[in-house]
Amino acid sequence: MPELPEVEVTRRSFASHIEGAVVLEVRLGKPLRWPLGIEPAQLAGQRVGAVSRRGKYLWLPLESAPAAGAGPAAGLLMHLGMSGSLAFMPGQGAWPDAGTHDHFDMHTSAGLLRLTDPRRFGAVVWSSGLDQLPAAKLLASLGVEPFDPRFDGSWLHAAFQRRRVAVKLALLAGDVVVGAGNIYASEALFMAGIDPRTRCDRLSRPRCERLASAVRVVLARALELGGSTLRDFRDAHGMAGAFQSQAAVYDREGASCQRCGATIRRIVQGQRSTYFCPGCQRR
DNA sequence: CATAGCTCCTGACCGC
DNA sequence: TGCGGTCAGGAGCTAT
Repeated sequence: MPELPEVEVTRRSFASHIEGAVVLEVRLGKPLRWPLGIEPAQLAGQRVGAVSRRGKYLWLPLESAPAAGAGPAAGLLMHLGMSGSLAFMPGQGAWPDAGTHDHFDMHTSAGLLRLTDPRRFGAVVWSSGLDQLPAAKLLASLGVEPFDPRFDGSWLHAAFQRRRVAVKLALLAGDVVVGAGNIYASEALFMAGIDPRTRCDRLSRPRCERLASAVRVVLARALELGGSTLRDFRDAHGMAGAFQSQAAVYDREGASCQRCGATIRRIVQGQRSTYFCPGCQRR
């Protein structure tokens, strides 16, 4: 489900509500992708810091000493996988019992943070710091953030010199630039006029400029629209996103391109669907 | 090192 | 209504 816009929309929807809250109790459901790595009872009493995002990961700092402040904060690294979503229910109350797909409940003095994830590809992992294991290892191979000023056409062009894979797969891999998943990779390539099968090392500098710009524009627009709700994406307050209705190619196989009228195609790359317009996008 | 393929898991949908 | 096959927003791991 969640690509960078959905993760960031989620973060913004609950970060300010939970910051400063004290953890009361953590309850686990079925196992997620990896074990939590700490006894849930040990999290009680810790204070939640400022929630941040790196790629599609969220980081919830937890501070044990109320006024310590020294040293790198430990915390929870969370990932929503394919089907995960976070809900935040403010206040204290009798929350609905955890359902079959609710696998992580963190009760705090500000409310309940709940991870729902039917497919359980998501994860919540305790780490003694963002730069400590296991968080450091999980984040190690991530590319640059798309809104980082360092990310531009020359960055992309340089990184693509050594790659022969199709550009769509390189965007998905997230080790050059993070954030574009299956929807936004197709959308960005459409916007840039680039055939998704084009080898990275065949992309000219100007085309890399167009692509870098398209990645930023597509992700920014999705962010403004609250993400994409294909089936069930919701932010932490249950709000759906609206980007999906703006998709130019994603999930539009057989429809006509709104720009040139050609028929949108669907192909499979790396066992994932790619959508593109054969009229607008060139090798 | 770069790349290709497999894998985790459940639910929705489609054709018969 | 049931059954089997296919597909789904991610990405780490392993083998080559």
